[in-house]
Amino acid sequence: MRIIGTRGIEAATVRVVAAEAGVSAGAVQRCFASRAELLRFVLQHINVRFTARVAARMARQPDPADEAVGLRVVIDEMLPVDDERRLTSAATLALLAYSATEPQAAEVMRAAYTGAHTFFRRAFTEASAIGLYAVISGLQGPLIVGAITPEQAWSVVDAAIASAEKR
Amino acid sequence: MRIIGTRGIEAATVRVVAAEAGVSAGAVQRCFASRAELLRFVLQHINVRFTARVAARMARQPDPADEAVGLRVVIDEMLPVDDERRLTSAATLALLAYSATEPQAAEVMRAAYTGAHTFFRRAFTEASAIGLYAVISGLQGPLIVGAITPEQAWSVVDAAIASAEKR
DNA sequence: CCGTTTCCGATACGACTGTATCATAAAAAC
DNA sequence: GTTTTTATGATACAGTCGTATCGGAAACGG
Repeated sequence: MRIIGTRGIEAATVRVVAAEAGVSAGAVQRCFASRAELLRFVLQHINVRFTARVAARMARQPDPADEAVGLRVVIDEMLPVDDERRLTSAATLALLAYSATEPQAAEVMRAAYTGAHTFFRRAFTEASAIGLYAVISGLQGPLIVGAITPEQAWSVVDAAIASAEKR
Repeated sequence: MRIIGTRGIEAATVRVVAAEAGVSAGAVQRCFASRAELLRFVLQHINVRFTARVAARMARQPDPADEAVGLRVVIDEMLPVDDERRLTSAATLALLAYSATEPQAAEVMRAAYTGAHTFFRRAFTEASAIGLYAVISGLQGPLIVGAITPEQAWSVVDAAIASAEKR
């Protein structure tokens, strides 16, 4: 994930990953039968890592059941505003592009999308849930390349939340 | 663009591109000093091709000055609902991810974003323009991997347009 | 304590990468 | 018609790719 986020998916070779992990290439080969499997694992790992981060942050909130703050935690965790989140955003973008041409990875990605949609549907209608998630995803690109500022992104998000149809 | 959209950016090597173009690898080398330059050109080419397609379609409209239909033409051209647009969407996604780790490509991408934002700002406020474009961009991912249907995407877009702040 | 299984690092292999070089074919200039 | 560019295809090179193979270290079960 670190390699993909900082140097791109093309740099995520078996040898480079092994070196980053401080093991030999053979060890990586035993864990993953192929590079494609490794990349799929990274994709899945980013998802579980993301939900874990969200859950941890929500547990620290005064009222963990409050859906309004939960929503903001999820969004805040998705916007690439610091190095940590910028890295995972870049990696997610790379793996989404990868999924566009790799059916097996697309399957994992599709599951992640539907999972996110159902989460947002706890508080919003279907169209609003998909729309809200689309806004946040769609802000990652311009944020990463510096076309908009985090302040602009948050004002967009605020407007999107305000006009979303609650259920 | 065809190669990136169908087989991924990793398959876009000098030799493969040359073969697809029906020329030798040397010819590609003379046109582009490096592979990075070639990829940047593709990124820029997708942008000019996109605006040309939009302009052509708007010229065919009964009232080319109507901003409402213009908006829908732009959006329709961005959503990957057929093979042609799915290809450019996949290529755009790949090049966006590429831009996340390549500063020179990020510059091109940033210019494309600000161009799109100023276009949308002809009819909407800044926050709504950025938000609307984010929604459309953010729908490309779930559409490509099949997490949502084109009908769902359009209903989301309709809601986003309806709640966008016109200027 | 030894046999067995699991794991790891190293090496090997063929294929492919980006890029440099160079002879020749086509075109342009004069 | 000849000379000077320009464009092109072919080849060469060093490096990296993914993957397969294999000897020995570590962990484990008895």
